[in-house]
Amino acid sequence: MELTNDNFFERVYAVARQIPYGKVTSYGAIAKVLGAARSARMVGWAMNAAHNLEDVPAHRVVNRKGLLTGKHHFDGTNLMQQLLESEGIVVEDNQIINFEDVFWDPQMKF
DNA sequence: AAGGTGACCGGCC
DNA sequence: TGGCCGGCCACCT
Repeated sequence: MELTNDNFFERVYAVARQIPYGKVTSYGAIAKVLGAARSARMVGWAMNAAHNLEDVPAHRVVNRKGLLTGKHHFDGTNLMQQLLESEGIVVEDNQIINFEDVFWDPQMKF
């Protein structure tokens, strides 16, 4: 019974689940939608916990540079990249190619 | 209770 | 884009 699940975390999960297939977004974008653009780090932290949940496609979340900064936290070393490429996203050297092209702004959802 | 940490971001060069 | 620095806030020990 994880009472540690505050609303903040659920918020992040909710947005992360809204990420369409073959699209990605940044931590800052999610944080901004949550109304805490300065707490972008918290989004990453939430993702750390989300990594336990299968409902949250953490692999679709990267930093604003399009770098797979969190790939290090996945099981395999390039599991994250594999997943992204599996969705049609081109990744090279831990960096997403055509980042803006596959970027999905969660705010437009609202 | 206090301090350290972090899957970041924005500004500057 | 890349490197450096400061800010920011919840979580963990």
